[in-house]
Amino acid sequence: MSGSSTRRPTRQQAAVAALLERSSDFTSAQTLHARLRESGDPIGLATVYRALQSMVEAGTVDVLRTDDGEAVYRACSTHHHHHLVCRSCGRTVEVEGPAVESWADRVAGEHGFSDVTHTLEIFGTCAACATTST
Amino acid sequence: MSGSSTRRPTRQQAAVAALLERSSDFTSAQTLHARLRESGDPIGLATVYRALQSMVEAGTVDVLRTDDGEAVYRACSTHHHHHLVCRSCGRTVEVEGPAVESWADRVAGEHGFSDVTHTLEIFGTCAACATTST
DNA sequence: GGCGATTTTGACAATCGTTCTCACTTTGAG
DNA sequence: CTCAAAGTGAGAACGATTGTCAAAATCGCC
Repeated sequence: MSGSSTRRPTRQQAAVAALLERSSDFTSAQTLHARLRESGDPIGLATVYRALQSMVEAGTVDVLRTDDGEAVYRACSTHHHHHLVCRSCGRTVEVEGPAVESWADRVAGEHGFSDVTHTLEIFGTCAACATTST
Repeated sequence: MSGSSTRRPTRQQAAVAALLERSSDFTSAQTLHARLRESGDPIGLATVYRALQSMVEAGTVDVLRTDDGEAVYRACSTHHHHHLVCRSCGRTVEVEGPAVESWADRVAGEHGFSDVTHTLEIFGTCAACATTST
């Protein structure tokens, strides 16, 4: 029953997946929905949410919450990694840190925790935005 | 300099702060509000939110988002640190990782990012819960 | 201690993202 | 092609959070 996340392939789901592939940064469901409509691709908001949910469950899409609680999505390679996000323009860079992984596991282990996972996001102002502002 | 967030000390704000001090785990605004009322401490929900906001700005309280987008708060020491949270019982341990801090700064710098901050939460099952289950 | 100006509070409405409902459409198998 | 199951879409429902505005509390000052 666990593999029940298999959904019937449909045009709408493909559209969401495709747009997500093309988007380089984390994007909200609302924004994705708006863009799809602009592209002349009729689709319901609820469907966008459903498609995103199943993709997240399937592990093909990453989701994280902005500071104001909005969920943002991004197509990601399936291997474990983290994100470096520009808080001004939203540009995202995938980064890896083996040292961090092992550190987290070790610290958790020292406190008797098992089945350890972690979330790590780095925020900053990218070079372009730093130059622009003032 | 950043003293602009100075609010007039009131009984309500003190109550929120005190309850937060006594709470060992991350707690939602709604829960805090309910507990305060149970304690016979009349207070409005909006006031709880406002008190939490100013405490977060003042840096005396940490806030993070649960997976379903709800904001949860916890009184914390003001120095930078991270959390190790049991996904079963919610027990929280504060941890520090100087190596992670510098790693994050370095990686961000390499990509041209400035004014860097980061969030890191570690989740796992604590020893007590691991024993209990199964 | 009392006064006035200013801030905070509190009840409720408004907002916003997300989920639910349910009738209609599409898909996939035979 | 035909049927049953699953997906879709419009809008209602929901829950957390924020805004509004009159009433109440606080601070500085006399």
